[in-house]
Amino acid sequence: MLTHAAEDYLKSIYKLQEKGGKVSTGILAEHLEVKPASATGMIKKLKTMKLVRYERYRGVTLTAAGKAIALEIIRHHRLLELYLFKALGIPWDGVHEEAEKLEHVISEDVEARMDEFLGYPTADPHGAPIPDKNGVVTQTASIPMTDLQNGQSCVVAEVSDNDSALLRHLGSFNLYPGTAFRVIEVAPFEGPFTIDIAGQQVVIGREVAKHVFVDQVQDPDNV
Amino acid sequence: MLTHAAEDYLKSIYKLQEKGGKVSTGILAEHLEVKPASATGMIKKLKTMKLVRYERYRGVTLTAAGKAIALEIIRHHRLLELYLFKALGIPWDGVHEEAEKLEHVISEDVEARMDEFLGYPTADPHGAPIPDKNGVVTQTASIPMTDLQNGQSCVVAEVSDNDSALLRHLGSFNLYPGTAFRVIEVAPFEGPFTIDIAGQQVVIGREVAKHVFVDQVQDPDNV
DNA sequence: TATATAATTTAGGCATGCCTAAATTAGTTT
DNA sequence: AAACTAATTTAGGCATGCCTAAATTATATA
Repeated sequence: MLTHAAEDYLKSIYKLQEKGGKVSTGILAEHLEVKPASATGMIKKLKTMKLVRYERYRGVTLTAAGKAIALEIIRHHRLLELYLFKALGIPWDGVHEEAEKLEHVISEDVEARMDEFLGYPTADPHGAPIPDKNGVVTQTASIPMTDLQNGQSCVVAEVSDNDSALLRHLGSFNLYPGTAFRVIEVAPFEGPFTIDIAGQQVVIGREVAKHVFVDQVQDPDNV
Repeated sequence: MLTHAAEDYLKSIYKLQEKGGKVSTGILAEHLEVKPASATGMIKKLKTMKLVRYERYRGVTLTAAGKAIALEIIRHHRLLELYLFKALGIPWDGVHEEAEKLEHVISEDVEARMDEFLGYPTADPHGAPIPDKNGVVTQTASIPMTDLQNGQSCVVAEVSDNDSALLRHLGSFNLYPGTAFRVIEVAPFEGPFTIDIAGQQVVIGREVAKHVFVDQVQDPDNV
């Protein structure tokens, strides 16, 4: 069995690989809130376990085995988030932190039963996809809210899950995954977004909008 | 915050204190499946934290602070067992092991919500009392099944929770806490017990009976 | 009371995983 | 191409918590 730390490293490498591409020691260390020297050490250990590929000064890549473990942990995490949210009513800005601790510790049996209870869901409370038992991720093609134009309508697909204050802020506007809204106006010069959610007019700052991803974009139909 | 290991030590010390009285390094080590030398080391650490009293070669005792932490962990453990059993349907012979890992990791918030979901229960699936938020334990006065005489009726109050095979065995007879049964015959010379559970006649070995504790004992009323 | 036995403690070692500080390598600039 | 800067790695240290082996203390027995 792997240590929790090793699992965290694999998870971070996976996520960084998804976003950026090349995963350097420094980026990885920053993501894990650890010093680069510590990351180097763990990377070497993971290499001996054949969970990553690694050449010094060249960055890390997950092997198939490493990716499988990363996806398993991510599945634990996201199922837990949704379970805590739906079954226990933990607010969505708290489930991430909670799941972070539990993900390393739940058995496959508990996971399977949560999965069943939830009806085999495909997304967590923040809209992130839940990998299935075989590690297959069904990605939805979403775009950042900051790409929207005046008048366009859309549905929230996903929001960043790791900033509790941001989530509370979004929650106060009902900006949950699945919520539809329409852009009333994008202020010029990188300004804020004024949007219409269920009749309510709301202003969303640009920095906040960067963390919101949307789906089902439609141009204004009053043309 | 305490480490998981320290919490486990406090929990074990509490349990041994309840049963036997004096808690020696050796007994503690055995209970934790650790070598005595390791126990000595941790005991010293707990002493510097003022969680235990300790004089070398004299055994350990919990301070008020140490007891409070032990009870908190035990509360986590037992609430988790009951939650896993009732909310997720994990079989009662599996919940102990699962809770053992989770107890160190759940937040007070999650605990409070499980408590609410369960309706503020006072006993876990094995009949062990769940301490309340303030660490108050409501002990029920039960006696070992091996003290029963021919013809006596009673209700199962509690069973040992740490032997999975034993629990499956008891479960196959429906010998859960709350189940009533009547002793048909106690075989002489430390022999097995023949009992009547809901009309079914069942033979329970002495070694098994030692792990079953009963309540509400009544003498035969056909006198 | 002296001694044998059993329990406990001390000493020293190992693995994990973090850190800081110094050395090395890569990449960029002149 | 040399030199500078930034990233990375190596070296050495620390805390946790386990272990074995040896020394010590307590206790029971003769």
